[in-house]
Amino acid sequence: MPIKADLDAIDWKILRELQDDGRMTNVELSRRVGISAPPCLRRVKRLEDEGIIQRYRALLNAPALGMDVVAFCLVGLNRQSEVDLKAFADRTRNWPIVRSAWMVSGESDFMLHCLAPDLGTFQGFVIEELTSSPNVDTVRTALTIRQVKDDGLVAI
Amino acid sequence: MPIKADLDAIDWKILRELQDDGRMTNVELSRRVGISAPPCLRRVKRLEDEGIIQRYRALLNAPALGMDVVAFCLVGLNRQSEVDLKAFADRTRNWPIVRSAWMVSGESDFMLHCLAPDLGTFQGFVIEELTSSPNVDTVRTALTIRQVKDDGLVAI
DNA sequence: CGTCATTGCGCAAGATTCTTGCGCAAACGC
DNA sequence: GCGTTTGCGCAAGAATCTTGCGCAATGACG
Repeated sequence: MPIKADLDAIDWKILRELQDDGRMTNVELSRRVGISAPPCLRRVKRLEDEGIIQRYRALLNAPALGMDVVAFCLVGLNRQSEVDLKAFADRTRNWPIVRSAWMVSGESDFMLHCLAPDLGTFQGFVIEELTSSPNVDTVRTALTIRQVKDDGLVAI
Repeated sequence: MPIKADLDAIDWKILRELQDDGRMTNVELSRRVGISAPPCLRRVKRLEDEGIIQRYRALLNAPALGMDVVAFCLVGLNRQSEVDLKAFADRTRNWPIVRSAWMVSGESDFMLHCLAPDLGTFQGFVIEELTSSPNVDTVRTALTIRQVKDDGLVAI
């Protein structure tokens, strides 16, 4: 996994293009990166096989689907033993409102990216699920007003 | 944009599948959702045209590409007028280390999702760029240890 | 209850794309 | 200088995409 891949300029172009449009046909991709289709497809497959490209995902319009509240929760635990951390990490996976979660170091122990249909649902989640969860000490929330930047993960 | 779409069960299946694998062929998708390929493709195009599906993106393995530091920054400003907020939002777009950013309400004004090759680069960014940026009051950072959940945006 | 418009499916066929094997040229090591 | 390796492009068969069309189910309306 932590194999620092050696990629040439064409590989980077491919990664850039597929971050911008992951459903582009291989023919179009090959045109954009300046090689013919077969070697382009082989490069993409290599990038997938080596785990450089982890997956492809459709990004949805949450408000149009009735999800109006995007928020972040910073959660601090009372105890941070490996068992405690793992227990909370497992719990996040069973909360559908939590869409992504990271274990972090700093003032808090976990960062949760949350999505809820409305404010009441989100507040209910924070109060009845999150705050009242065992070993949870502090919960700080930040409701998003709007997203101001959304680039792919990796640039260059 | 805020048109609450009316989607049937097949549409939701399509959205689930394309969040899980955005590069799936239409034939495979149609098999999974239980209809033939042409109406399936028409549904996908409709979802794209209506903006329900915003885009497709390849998700990359950041560590394998030499990006070992993922962090969040909570930024508080001194003044929060619309002009000030917009000025900072514009600035985030010119920082390659900042991959995503949200304007938030709560104790801070912006949440930044950051990616850097190493800790030194990230610290340099925080000290020399972020903290020393005009109108920036407070910066709290949370270095991620590992991601413990990563689902698509919308469930159901 | 009958009729008509609407909606959305599946079939079919041509266009496009995918996928594989193969030959060839450039780069490299010995 | 020679052999190996690497990676490109060509070509052809397989798979997929894309479009038009016919048909059945649904619902509105007289």
